[in-house]
Amino acid sequence: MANIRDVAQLAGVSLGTVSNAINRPELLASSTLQRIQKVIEELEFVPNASARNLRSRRNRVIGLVLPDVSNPFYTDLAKGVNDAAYASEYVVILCNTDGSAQKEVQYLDVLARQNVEGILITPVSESNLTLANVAERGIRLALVDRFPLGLQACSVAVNDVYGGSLALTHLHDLGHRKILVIMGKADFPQVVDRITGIKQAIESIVDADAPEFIKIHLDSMSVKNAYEVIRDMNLPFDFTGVICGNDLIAIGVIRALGEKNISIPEDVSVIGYDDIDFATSATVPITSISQPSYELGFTAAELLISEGESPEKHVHQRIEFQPKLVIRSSTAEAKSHRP
Amino acid sequence: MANIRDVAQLAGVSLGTVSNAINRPELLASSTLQRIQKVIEELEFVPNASARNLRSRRNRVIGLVLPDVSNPFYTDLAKGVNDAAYASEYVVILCNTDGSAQKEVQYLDVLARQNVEGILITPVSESNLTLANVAERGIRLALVDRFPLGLQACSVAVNDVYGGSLALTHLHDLGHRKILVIMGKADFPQVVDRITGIKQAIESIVDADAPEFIKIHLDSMSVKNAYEVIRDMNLPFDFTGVICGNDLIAIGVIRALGEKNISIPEDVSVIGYDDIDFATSATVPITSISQPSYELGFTAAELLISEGESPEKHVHQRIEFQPKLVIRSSTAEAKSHRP
DNA sequence: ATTGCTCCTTGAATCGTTTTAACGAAGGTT
DNA sequence: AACCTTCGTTAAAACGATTCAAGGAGCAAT
Repeated sequence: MANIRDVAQLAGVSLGTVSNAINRPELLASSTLQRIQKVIEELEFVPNASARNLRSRRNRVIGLVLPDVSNPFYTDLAKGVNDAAYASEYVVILCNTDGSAQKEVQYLDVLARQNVEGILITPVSESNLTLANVAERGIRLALVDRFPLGLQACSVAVNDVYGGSLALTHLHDLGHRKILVIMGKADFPQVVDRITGIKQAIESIVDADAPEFIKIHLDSMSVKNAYEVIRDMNLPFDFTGVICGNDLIAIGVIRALGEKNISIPEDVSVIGYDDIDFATSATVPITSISQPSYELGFTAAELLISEGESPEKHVHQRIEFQPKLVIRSSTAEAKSHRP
Repeated sequence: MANIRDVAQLAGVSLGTVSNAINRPELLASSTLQRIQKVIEELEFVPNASARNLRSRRNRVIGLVLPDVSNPFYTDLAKGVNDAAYASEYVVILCNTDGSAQKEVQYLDVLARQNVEGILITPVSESNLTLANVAERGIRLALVDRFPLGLQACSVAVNDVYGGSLALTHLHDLGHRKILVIMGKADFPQVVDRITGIKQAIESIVDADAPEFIKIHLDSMSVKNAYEVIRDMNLPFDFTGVICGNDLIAIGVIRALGEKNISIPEDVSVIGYDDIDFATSATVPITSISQPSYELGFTAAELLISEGESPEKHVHQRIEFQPKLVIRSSTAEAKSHRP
C-alpha cells in the first residue's frame, strides 16, 4: 500500500504539499495539484484513516444506538440516518440494544472506545447517567425520538403525548368506552408519554362519557410477545377497543384475538402506532398513529453532523414532529353505537 | 482526556508498561498491574482508538454492505452479523446500497478509506471487479447470501437453485400449470439462481405435465413496486400460480390481485421467498421459502472475524444452508385439479 | 536597489499508541 | 565467584497522516 510519502516522492514535492492537495487543494498551484493527483491515481493511494484521525481528531464516524432494528420503524429511521451521514461522507456504526439498559451501556462504551465523533441514540430509559458520562468524554450526542431531560444535546422527536391522545380520541369518537392499552416497558420514555396523552384525552372528556381503560406492559414490543400474552390471558374485561404501543403489538394482538374468534373491527377495534409499511398489508389493515421515521433519523443525523462541522456557532436544537392518525380497517364504530 | 502517558506518570512506570497492562497483562508483576489498573480507573482513561489502530493495523471494525435494509430478511441478517461482531468486540458499519451497483462501489470505497478490517457483502451483481479491487487493498472479504466466483473469500449462502425448484415443485404438486414468475433485477445473483432452479424443476417433470411460465423482472424488490406493476398490467395470460422473488413482492402482488377481485388462494396461488416474520401476519398468510437469515449473517461474521484473528491458519470456507418450504394460506390446489 | 506583498511550498513537530530489542535485578547452577 | 536464566520493565522507534510557522520566488511599488 502506498502512503503519502511515496506520493510526495514520486510527484517531487514535500509530504505536506500532498496533504494540502488532498485537504485544501485551493492552496496549491494548479500545475502542482494536477501532478499530485495524477500520482495519487497512479499509485491508488488511499489516505490512512487512523493516521488522519489521530492527528486531526476527527473520524467521520457516528454511532447509532437503537432499541430494536427488527422494528421497521427503527429501520426506516436508521435509513434516514445513513442517508444523511452518507451525504456528508460520514459512516454509521449501528448498535442494537434489544431494549436492554445494560446492552445500551456496553455499546456506549464500545462507541467511546472507537472514538466516534457523535452518537445518535434512542435511550431505553429516562435515566441518563451514562449519557452524561459520554458527553463528558467529549462525544457529541443527539437524541432521536426522545427529548433530553437536563442534558445538553440536540433532539428530534415526535409529540408522543399528542399521539396518545390522538389514539384515544379516535376510539372515543367511535363510541368505545372500555379500552385495553397494551404497551412496552413502563419506563420506556415513549410509553410514558403515550399513556400521559391517553390520560389527558380522557380528562378532557365530560365525565359521564369518559372511557375507562386497563394497562398492560409487555417486556418487549414484538409481535410474538404481544401474541403470546393476549393468547394466554383471561381477557380482563369487556373492552371494545385496544390501543397498542406499536404496530408490531397490534399485529400480535389481532392474531391472538382472531384465534379467540373475536373479529376485528366488528367486535373489537385495534389501533397501532408508528404506521409501518406492513400496517397496510396486515391481516386486517391497521389503523395507526403515523410518525415520520425517516425524517426523524435524517434530521437528527444532520444536526449532529453540523454540530461537528462548526461547534463554535452551534446551538442545540429541539425539533418536534407531530404524529398523524391514519385510519384503516382495524377500527370501526363500537357495537353499542351502531343503529 | 487522559492519555497513556498520564497514566504512566501517575503510576510511576514507563508508558510501555501501561500498554502491556492493557494488552498483555500476563507479562506484568501483579502488583504493578493492580497499581496501573487503579490509575486507569481513576483517570477514566480510554485508549485512543486511532493511535492504536495506526500502530497495530487493527481496528475491530467491519463493514456490512446490503442491498435493502428495509427488507426484514436483511435486517435479521444484519442482526446476526451484529451479534457475532459484538461477541468478539467488533463493531459494524452498515451500508445500504438500495440495490444500486454504483452506490455499492462508493460504499466499498468509503469502507476502504475507513480502513475496516473486513467487509461482509451481498453484492448486487455478478461482476466482482470492485470486490477484487478491495481484496487487493488487503481488506478481507466474506460473501453473504452469495457464493464467490473466482474470488478468494469465505462465503455463506443458501442454495437458491434448490429454493427455486422447491417453489415450482410445490405449485406443480398443487396442479398449477401456468405460472407467473416475478423477480428483481435480472442480474441479481439470487434471481439468476432461483430462476435456474425453477427451470431445472420444470425439466425434471415429464413433458406432458410440465408447467409453462412467464417472467417479470422488477427494478426493486419492494411491496410498492410489485403492487404498482401488477396493478397497471394487463395480466399476461391465465396463470394460476405466482412465484415471487421475495415476500415483499408477494405482499404487493396479493394486494394488487385483491383489487382486481382475484382471490388468493382460490383463484391464484402465490408463493413468496425468505419467510420473513410478516409473512405469517399478512392479509393472506404467505406460503414461502424459508432461509436462515440470522444464522447466515452470524456465521459469515464469525468466519470473517476468525480469519482476522489468525490469518495464517485460515482457510476459506464455503458454507451452504438449505432453504425450506413453509406452507401457509396463500397457496392451494389449482381449480382444474379440484373435484 | 530595496522593501513589501502575495502566493506556494517546505520542514519539523505532533497526535497517542504498540512493539521490540535491550537492560537490570534476582535467583539458581556450576 | 563467575555465569546463565528468568522475569519485569524501559527507552526509543515506528505507524502515517495533519498542521503551522517559516522560507523562497516572483512581482509591484517606492
